[in-house]
Amino acid sequence: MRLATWNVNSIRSRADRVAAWLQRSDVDVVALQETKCRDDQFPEERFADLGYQVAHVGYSQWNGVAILSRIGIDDVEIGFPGQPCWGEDPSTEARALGATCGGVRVWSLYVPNGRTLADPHYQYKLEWLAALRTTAAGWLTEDPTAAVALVGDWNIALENDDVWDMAVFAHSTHVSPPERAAFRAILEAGYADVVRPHTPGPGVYTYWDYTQLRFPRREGMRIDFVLGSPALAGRVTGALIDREERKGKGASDHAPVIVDLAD
DNA sequence: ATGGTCGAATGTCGA
Repeated sequence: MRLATWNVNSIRSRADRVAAWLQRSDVDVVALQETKCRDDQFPEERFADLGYQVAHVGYSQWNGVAILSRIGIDDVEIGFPGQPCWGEDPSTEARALGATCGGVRVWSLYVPNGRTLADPHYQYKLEWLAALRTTAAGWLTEDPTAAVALVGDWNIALENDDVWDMAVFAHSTHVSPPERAAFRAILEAGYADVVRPHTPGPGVYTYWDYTQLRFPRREGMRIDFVLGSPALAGRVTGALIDREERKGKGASDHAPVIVDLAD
């Protein structure tokens, strides 16, 4: 089974590119983030034509997460239990979608950005990660043998090697100790970064800002992760970051991250 | 060569 995650930065503007990528990548399941559309706007047929079933949640032009699968898509769940919302209305932000595909419980996650260290969105981000940790730890308590994949745009660079220049991020989100601690708490709950062993750094990233020639200058961040439960991590035979997909006109600012699992 | 932001919805904001 080949599983991937990709922040596509608008599925409507990227549908052709995603479809072409699916056709040449031999991916069974892909989790998408930042689809930037409502459910009724999602170009589902484009992917159905290629044999993929689609689950999506999007409430507005912001956020939006999806899972595309050609090996079945069951028990679709919008949001994880205990997921904090921004404001009072839970349907303001679409940031988490779960589905079982080929026996793997896949969660497509778009962790809040945080904006700045002083912004209320930063506290929201930390609360969101803490809630995810509690819930995801519970899944493993219930069933230590569960194959769970927590994948997506985490908006955190865990190690200093995960950004091209730490000095640039001295007072920024994504690298602050509380964010990194919140991420590590999820690792400590039993979920492992299954990609890093196959894509060692330094200089290996998943995201490059559109501005300031960041991509050709190789100035990026590794903020998209596939975390696997013990049962899932034990099945990983390889992983890659598809840097080619960041090239050219019409690319997302994130590259797809792909993991191969033994049956 | 990968290349001086991009996308969705406006009249700007979020990333």
